[in-house]
Amino acid sequence: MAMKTKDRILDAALHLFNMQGTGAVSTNHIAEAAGISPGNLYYHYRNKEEIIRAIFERQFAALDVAFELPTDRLPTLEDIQSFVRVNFEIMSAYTFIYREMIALLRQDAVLRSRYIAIRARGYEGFQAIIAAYAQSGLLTIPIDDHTITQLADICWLISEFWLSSLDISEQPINDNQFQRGVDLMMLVLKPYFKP
Amino acid sequence: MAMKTKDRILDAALHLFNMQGTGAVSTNHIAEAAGISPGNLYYHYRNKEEIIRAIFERQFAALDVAFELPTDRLPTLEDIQSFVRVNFEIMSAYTFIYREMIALLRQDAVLRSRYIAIRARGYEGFQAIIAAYAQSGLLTIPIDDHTITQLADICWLISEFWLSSLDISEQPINDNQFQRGVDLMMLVLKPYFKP
DNA sequence: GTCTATATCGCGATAGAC
DNA sequence: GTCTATCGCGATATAGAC
Repeated sequence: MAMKTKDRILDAALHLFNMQGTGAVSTNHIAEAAGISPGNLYYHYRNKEEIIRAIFERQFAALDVAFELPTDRLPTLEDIQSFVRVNFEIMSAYTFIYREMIALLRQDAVLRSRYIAIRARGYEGFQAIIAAYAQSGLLTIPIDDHTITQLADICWLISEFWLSSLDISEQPINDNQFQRGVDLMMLVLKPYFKP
Repeated sequence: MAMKTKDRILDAALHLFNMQGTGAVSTNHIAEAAGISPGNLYYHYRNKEEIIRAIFERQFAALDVAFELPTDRLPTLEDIQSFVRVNFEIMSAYTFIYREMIALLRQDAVLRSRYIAIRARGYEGFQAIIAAYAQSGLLTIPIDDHTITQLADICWLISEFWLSSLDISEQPINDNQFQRGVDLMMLVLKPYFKP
């Protein structure tokens, strides 16, 4: 069976948003790209804001899975690396989100609180991993709670904004660049962790 | 003598953009806030894009000064810190810029190339400072060129996106928060530099 | 569910008087 | 330099037929 219209609208919207930004794309454009009439689009979604929210929710669902940590053992540095890499992969499918995120969150309180919750899970992931290391004596330098928080802050900053930084300087977004971001994070952590 | 109309338009636009975002603010709104007619606004600026460019140029001029390094002596860690703090101060007067930057730069190639040039100066500032340390033997660990570049990458990431990160989590933007950003940067550099 | 037709609105931009 | 008046356009959203 063919894909539901409701989903095709989202696919079309995501594609257009990624290429032109949410501001330049109207509901008429989305309807046309989805191969339906403007009126039909409004049967499925109240307005553009709701379409944006639905796309965010798609990404949230993907991130929520990516932010899972192993529960049966202590996380390792490799876990951090794949954690970040998957995060980058998901983000790169939704480029319009990181390009306009702050502005979009400001305009939609529902979206903002949803994002802040998802974000907290990712941040706490970093904190948990670093804290786990600190407790297991795998450190070259002992670190206090404040330093753990700071290291998690930097890790989060890299995972949230590294792709933005590349985008601004017009660099392509690919596996190589993902690795560069991962390497930056490892450089920050390296002085504290045993190899 | 009272301020020129051309400047009052920019002041009004900056204020509205910071509060509501460029998308929600029309030229009519700007004219009203500036206390002039819509027609008069178009006498001074071709369109909204040109107003946005003019505001960017204001910020560029301020950043360009902030990115000056001492030429009569080697830069110090204190130089880095004030460098970043001033950067934060300037950015915080133009919040709409960092909120929408990536999207705005994508829509305006003129703006993008201007920004990339200014940005390069800031980045090279970090690189120069770190390299100066590396050459003067003030390091606890020797570092190669690649590491210098990576450290500069991280420093730049913090200085460019730390305020964005605060904004997303709805934290106030003030001196204390500026200092937190500076502290993060120092944490990254600390393992390599002698106290 | 999907279409066509349409109402309403506000934006960007210009013309022309002063 | 500044104003008023206005045109043309496209966007959002709804009504009603199929």
